[in-house]
This record gives sequence, structure tokens and C-alpha cells, in this order.
Amino acid sequence: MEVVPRKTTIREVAQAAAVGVGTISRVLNSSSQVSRETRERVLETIRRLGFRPNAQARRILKRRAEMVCFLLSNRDFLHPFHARILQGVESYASGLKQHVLFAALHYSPRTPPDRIDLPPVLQEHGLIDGLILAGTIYPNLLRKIESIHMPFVAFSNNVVGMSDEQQFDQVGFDDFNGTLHATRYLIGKGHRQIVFAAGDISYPWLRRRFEGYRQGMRENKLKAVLIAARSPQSFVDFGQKSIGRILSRQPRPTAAVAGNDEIAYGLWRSLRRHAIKVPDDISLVGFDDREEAVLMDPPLSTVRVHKEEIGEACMKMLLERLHHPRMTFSHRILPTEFVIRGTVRHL
Amino acid sequence: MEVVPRKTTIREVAQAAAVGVGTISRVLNSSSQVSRETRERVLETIRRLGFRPNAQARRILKRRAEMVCFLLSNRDFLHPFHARILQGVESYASGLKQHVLFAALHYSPRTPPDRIDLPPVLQEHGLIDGLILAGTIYPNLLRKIESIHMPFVAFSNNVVGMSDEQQFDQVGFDDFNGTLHATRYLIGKGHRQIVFAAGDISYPWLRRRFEGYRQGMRENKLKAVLIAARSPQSFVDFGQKSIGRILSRQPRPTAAVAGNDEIAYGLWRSLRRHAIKVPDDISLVGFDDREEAVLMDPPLSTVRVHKEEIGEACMKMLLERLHHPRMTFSHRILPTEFVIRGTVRHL
DNA sequence: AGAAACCTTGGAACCGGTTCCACACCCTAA
DNA sequence: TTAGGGTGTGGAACCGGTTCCAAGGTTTCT
Repeated sequence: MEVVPRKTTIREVAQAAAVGVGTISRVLNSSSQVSRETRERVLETIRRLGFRPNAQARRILKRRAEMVCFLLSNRDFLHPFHARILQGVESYASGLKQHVLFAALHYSPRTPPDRIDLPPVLQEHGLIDGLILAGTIYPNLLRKIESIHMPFVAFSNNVVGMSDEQQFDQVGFDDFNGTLHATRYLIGKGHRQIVFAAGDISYPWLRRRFEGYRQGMRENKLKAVLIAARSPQSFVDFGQKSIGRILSRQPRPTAAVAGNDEIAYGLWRSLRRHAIKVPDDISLVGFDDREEAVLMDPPLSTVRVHKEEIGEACMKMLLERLHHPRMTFSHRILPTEFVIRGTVRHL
Repeated sequence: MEVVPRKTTIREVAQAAAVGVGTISRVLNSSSQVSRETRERVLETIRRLGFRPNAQARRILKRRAEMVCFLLSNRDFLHPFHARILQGVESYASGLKQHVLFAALHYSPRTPPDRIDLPPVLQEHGLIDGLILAGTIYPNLLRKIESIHMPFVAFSNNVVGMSDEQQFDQVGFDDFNGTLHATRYLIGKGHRQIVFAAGDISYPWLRRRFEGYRQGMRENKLKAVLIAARSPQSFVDFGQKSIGRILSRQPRPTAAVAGNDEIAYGLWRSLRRHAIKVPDDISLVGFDDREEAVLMDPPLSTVRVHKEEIGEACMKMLLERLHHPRMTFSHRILPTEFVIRGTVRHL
């Protein structure tokens, strides 16, 4: 490897400006203890020499990396959903001169904590100040991260198998009230026979969405109907295949709440093939408000999740944690929003 | 802000293991000059004290950050397309113990280079070794980056307004041959009246795709037909609105090549509303192979771009540049792949 | 046996910033 | 005139690693 050329250092600037190194440092950190004329002379010298301070050297003294890591776990690829969370993290972070490192990790829920192979960022210390966990999160990863004393905030909707007493900082959105509002909306439009197409209810988030729907039905004395499958191939696939089970019910449902937009898409696609019209023959609502929702025809009425906002909230909470290490854990749940588009008919 | 507690240092480990600091360093860097028993004693001590070396301190001596920045310019959000490139960068990088920082930047093509406000990562030095540029890239940004002597590789398909003599490392995919192959495929299936729905041809990449299509038509002595608009609202919108111009042509086209999948989607959606069947009445091919392509019904035949591979290639080229700063610039163009799905009929 | 080559190890100096103490200087008050 | 406070400045020490030189010990060769 070729030798990296030395860059201009603070000592060279000090020499050129005929001042001490301390003065350069004071100018760089805009502490007020420098006279106007000295400051200007130093700034001029910095400009002339094209000096940019070395980031590492400062970090080592400050014991702050001014950097956090966005760690995406157990995802085959960076889905738009998480991409937008990442973007929210970045945009909030960059405003505060914090940097965001992106890393991915694959691990099994059954690997014991001490055998989880952490990504390179976490094998050294000082590189990052904290961690934002996204993707599917199992207890063993959390324990591993706690064992190296790395502050973290988890995006909690995809947390799986956590016992209730496990405490940590988390940000999530409101699965329960999302479907609750969607269900109430349908009921308000005159629907009575409404089914919930859940996909796989063993996922905690789909379970919560089902509970929200059930609550909506119960408070109107309507019967909740759950359409689910055990570990379906894909959600779109599940949607496509379960349409038969929905249509064959007596009395025939007038609306379906889907566990997410992919299921809604699968349902819609199958309905179209059966020449059943949405929303004329059956109404449909989704959850997540993915990019595809607005591309459907008619565009899908769905529960919007504010992804960038989740990222922002994660970053904000992490910075609070860094500033107050002994603060009690917080759990922030962001509201969702029901977006009315074209897949619900007024009966 | 609370004081950050000191972590275990190499000197403490040295004391505990009753060896010199140099020996600890040698063990950490697995240089062979340490006897087996000393190495084991040191490793045991490291484990016992939970010592993790400070990343910053090493970097300052090595003059290498082992980190690169993925800089996304002028994008409202992190699209799946770029998200997958980022993912390719990360997966290749992490295998080589390199870190990937994510940053976004908005700037105008008309801002002079010295007035572009670089993101915080680039205001200091030593934080990153190099840059991978993605998003829309104008000459002024390139000049700015060259002025601070930061090595970079550009994902070049979205480079705009660059004069030919401007030299830099770049990785792109083959717009021209992508549509050329798609067009040949259509012709092979018996199509003769084929139009190209370009969106806005002032974008260099759409221009190149058009040229590929034109080449395919020319070599078969067929007439090229360009359907374009000046800065359409969105590509989907353009697709929807231009269907009339396509269908009204005499003789009526049997196939359309879309400038990208969004245009193809817009066309498809409009066709469906007009009750014109794809591919029975008209065939359709797209470009990019976005996630939505496979969700269309029938799924879209399109030109696949290997996004992760682009990311990998960028990272690889950047590392080569870092190891050989005086190497001549390279320009790598990755092949595309025509994916046959369901939107082309054999005439 | 003595010289030469090799291996292993300790630790001082170093990287490029920040911090803090000491000191010079100026101004005001007694 | 002297004491006391405030401001501005220089520079040594420091942060936590790496590097390199010197030195001690062992092995091999003549």
C-alpha cells in the first residue's frame, strides 16, 4: 500500500501564523478567548494552507465519535421502509453534526449472545457512540449489545420474543390504533361484515394489528373474523391465495382489513382476476403505506406510518441517552394516520 | 453533558499481563513476532478485562479511517434503487473490514464549486478515506470534491452535463445495450411497429436508452418512433398520459419500449383502464427491474440492473484508487440483463 | 568456543489534536 | 504606586494506540 501523504497539521498552521498551537485550537472551537485580530490572522492562514483539522485526533480527546450506527438486522435487503427510517436518522443527525454509519447483520435467534458475530464497528470501541437497531430484533442480540455497554435505541415494531421486564430505549409506531381507526372508518362507512387478513399472526406486530381490528369490531358488537396462515411464502402470495376463503364466507364480507399493504396487494390482484371490483364489490384497506399503495388502481386506502419521523425519533432518543446515561428507559410510540384513497365504498 | 468514563487502555492490559505495550499491540495486529505463550497470556488478559482497542487512536497513526462515505445527492429520499446500491457497497465493504457512512446532500447545478456546502464528513479530514457518489451528479460537485483532494468513485448513470475530457473513476450500467437487447427481443418475437416512450430525453441516461432502441430498429431497417415530453410531472404520469399518442398512431404499434419501469407502469395502468390487454393487444417492456415490476399483472418483462453489483463495483474501484493513488482513471460499465416475464406476446 | 543470525520483548517517541497552567499585559481601584 | 482582576497567549502534557530501536536470549555455523 502506498504511503499516505501527511496533511497540514495544527502545528504548521501555528508556525505560519506565528502563534501557539493552543490559539489555533481555540479559534477552531470558537471559544471566545481570542482577540479579533489574532483570530482573523489565524483564519486567513488556515484558508491559505487549506487546513482541515484531523477528525480522529479530536475524537480521541473528546471521547466522542459524533457518530452512530444504523444496524439493520436479518433483512435480505434494505427495503424502502427501512431505507426511509435510515433517511430520517441521517437528516436529523446531519443537522446536529452527527454522522451515520450503515451496517447490516445476520444472526439466528438461537445463537447465544456471546457467540453472535458483531459487525466490525462494534469490535472496536470509540468508532461510534451508539446504535440504532432496525430489522428483526431478538433478545439475544440485545443482551450481546448490553454486554459491551453500547448505548442503543431499538425500532421496536419488529422486536420479537422479548419478555416484558426487559427494559431498553425504543421507538415504534402504533399498530393497535392503526387498525382500530381503519376498522372504525369501515364501520362508519356502513360495513358490518369485515374480515382481517393477517398473514402470520405469530409475528407480534401482526398480532397487535389484529387486536386493534378486534377491538374495533367488539366495541360495535360485530364478529371478528381472522384469516391467517402458518408462515406463508410471501405476504403477496398469502393475499392472493386467501381470497377464496374470504369470498366463500356466509354472509359474504363487504370489506377486508389487510395486515399490511403487501397482503392488500395480493388480495386486490386476485380480486381483479376474479373480475370482482374494488371497491364496488368489496372494500379494502392496508397498513404501512408503502410506495406501491398509491400505484394500485384504485389507489389503496391504508394506514400510513411516518417512516422518516421514526428515524428522527430514534436519533433524538439516542442522543438523549448519550447525554444522560442514567436516565430511565423510554418507550415512544408514534401515531399512525389513516389515508383515505379509493378502495373503500360507502355502503 | 456527562463525562464519558475512561475505557480500559492498552497500558492497563500491558500491566495486568506483565508485558510491554508493544507486545499488546503486536498481539492485536497478529504480527507473528510474539511467542505462543505470551500471546495466549495477553489474549486471556484482554478477555478478562473486556478490552476493546480504541479505533480512533489507531486511525490517527495509520492515516487510514477504514471508512468510506456513500453520498446521495439531490434525492428527496433514499429510493429502493439507491438503497440497493448502498447495500452492495456495505456488504462488500464489511467483508474487508471497511465501514460505510451514509450522507445526503442537496445542491444546485449552478452553485459555484467553492460555495457548495459540503456535509460535515467532508469538512474535517481523516474521517473517511474516500467517497462514493450516487444520485444526480453535476460538474460543480465533482470540482469541489477534487479541490479537497478526496478520492472518489461516481455511480455514473446519473452524471449530468459533464464535458468529455473530465476524467474520474466511475461505475455504471449499460443503458444503450439494455434497450438494444430489449428491442432485438421484441423484433425477434415478430414485432415491427415499436415505439419508445422516453419520458424526458434531456436526461442523458434516457437519451442513451433511446439510442439503444434506435440502434435496434435501425439494424432491422425499422422506423424509430420517440414519444417524449418536456419535464413531465412524474414518469408514471407521463406513461399514463402518453398512451393516447401511442394508440393513435397509424399503423398501430404492437409494442412499446419504456424508458424505465415507472413509465411502463403508467402505460400499463392506462391501458388497463382503456380495457386494452397486455400483452394480447400490445406488448410492453420496461427498464430497471424495480420491485414493482414483478408485482404488475402480468409481471413486467424488463431490463434488469444489478444494483448490489454496482455498489460492490464502486467499493472495489474506490479501494483500488486508495491503494494506487496515481493509477489512471477507470470507467467500468456493467452489463444489464433482459428479464422475460409476461408482457411480451409472440406475434 | 566464539561469532553471527535470529527471535522475542520492553518502552520511548510519535501521531495531531485538546486542555490547562503559567505568565505577560492592561486596566481599575485603593 | 501597588494590589487585584480580567484577558489573551504559549506550550507542555495528555489521549491511546503504533512503530522502531536497542537489548537480551537462543540457536546455528565455523
